[in-house]
Amino acid sequence: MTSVNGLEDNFLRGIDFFSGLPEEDLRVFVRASHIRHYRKNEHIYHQGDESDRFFAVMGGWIKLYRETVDGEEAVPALLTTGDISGESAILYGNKTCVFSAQAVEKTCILEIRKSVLEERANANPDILRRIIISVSKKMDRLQTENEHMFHMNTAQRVACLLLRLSAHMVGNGGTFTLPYDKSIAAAQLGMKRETFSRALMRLRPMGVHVNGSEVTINNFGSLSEYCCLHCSLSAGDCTGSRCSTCTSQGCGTQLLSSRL
Amino acid sequence: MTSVNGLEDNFLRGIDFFSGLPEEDLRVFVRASHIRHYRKNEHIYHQGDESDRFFAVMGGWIKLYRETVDGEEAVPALLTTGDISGESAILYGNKTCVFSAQAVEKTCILEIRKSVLEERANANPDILRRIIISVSKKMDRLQTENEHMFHMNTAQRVACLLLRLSAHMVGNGGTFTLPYDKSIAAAQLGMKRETFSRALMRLRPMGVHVNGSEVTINNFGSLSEYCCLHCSLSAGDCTGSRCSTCTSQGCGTQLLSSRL
DNA sequence: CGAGTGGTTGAAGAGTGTCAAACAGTGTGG
DNA sequence: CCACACTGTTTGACACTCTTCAACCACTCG
Repeated sequence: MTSVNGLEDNFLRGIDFFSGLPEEDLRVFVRASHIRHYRKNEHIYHQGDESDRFFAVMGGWIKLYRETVDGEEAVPALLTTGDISGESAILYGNKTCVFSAQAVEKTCILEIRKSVLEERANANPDILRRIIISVSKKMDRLQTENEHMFHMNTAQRVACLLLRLSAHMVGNGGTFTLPYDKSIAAAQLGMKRETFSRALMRLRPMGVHVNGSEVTINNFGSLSEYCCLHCSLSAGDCTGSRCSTCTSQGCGTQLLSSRL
Repeated sequence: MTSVNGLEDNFLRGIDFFSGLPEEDLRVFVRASHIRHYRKNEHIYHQGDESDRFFAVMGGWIKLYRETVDGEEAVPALLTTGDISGESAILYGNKTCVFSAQAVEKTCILEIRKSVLEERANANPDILRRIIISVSKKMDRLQTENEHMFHMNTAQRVACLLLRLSAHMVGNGGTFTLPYDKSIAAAQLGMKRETFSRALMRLRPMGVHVNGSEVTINNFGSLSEYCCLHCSLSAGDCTGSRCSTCTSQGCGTQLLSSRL
């Protein structure tokens, strides 16, 4: 591999969707890659645009959103480094984007034309399997979001988000920076700005302290107990859960036995 | 095809997922089919069971649901004749069912072992494409449900459901029978029984009259205007919409122009 | 007839959304 | 340097929706 495309090559190999593909496929994808930069608030595409490419996020945050006729906005997903989007629409009938995609901060993506993915999928059906896995994971995530709207109050949903955003942190507690505006976090969770702000206040007794975009969680475990008990995911299926009384095994079996 | 499997054969050919597949594939699937009958309230499988088969509904209604530790239930989908389930878990990593499936009335399904689908998908990658299409459609549906929870009140969500349940009817209005209990409809829409009942009352001024499980809608068009304006789907993407001021083209363009 | 199931109704309360105002931080121009 | 505008956020008061809990009703089945 020439150094010209070294960046693309390294990046793609690090993403689940591409990792482990045959060298031939990787070479084609790397050669078809276009790296694009977007400023804050810039749009990557608009709802209704032709869906002729898919992309992977190399850095920054992207908001996918959809608008209703009366101007309300829904945010089905926020994408960041390593996430991919558009992989299913590629082979699926719909030729137009069902969402808009907007950079919520300085963002860099790697994009590949639809036709390249199609051609490679024809040559190597394993790519189709990877698409199924990717879409299924997104579906599970969406399903969980749905349940949260139904069973959890705003404070619990905010707690859940904070735990997922701090999933990489080690230790019992700590401080981290919100990676995007609170308004966007609120929209992602299906609530208003004001409600999000008040929900953060309500988490203070649970050991959550907020100063601007700096969030301190005293104890991940106890915050998990506050919200994860109302979620049907077993701890092993959730990146955010640190629930000690609700381990992967514990949750599952508890659920099974309580069902009857 | 022998008459022994004529039923399976005819049924499978009528379903999108199988329709148009090569004869060889269809023969294999028909031969691997098992028709099973379930009584009302009987379970087809439980959350956590091994996911080793997928099925298509031949008749009746099936409730997919998930329970949280504290006993709350979420209903991600109700399946009926022609719907399929389990097609993605087949090739996807998870070996256990993430939902429970229960017949909400006398139900008949056609089930096929996971290994058969895998073997056929290896021989004919077009099957993988069909799985992607199927999962993507479910994802869109779920996404729409999510938005409805956020943007529409209970009466509007109930109106949307009634329109979808009566989508097959011709004419400006008419009477039909709810295919399952109101409690189940309520759970499907993420609301309580009592709220569903009151929402139906609130629809009376919109020309909706209910007597037991008999529902009369005076005018599909005006009911559509009451709810579909708060939905981001264009009319062409929704089976229920009969909105005259909001045609497929109208909605889309309105949305695009109002975005800026 | 009584029990069981599914559905409706009423009163009360918690939780969110709405609207308006104020605030903090940042950049900009004079 | 200050004044100013601008954006993102917080706070308060209030209205409204939905849930909760309880009672009651309609219907079916034994």
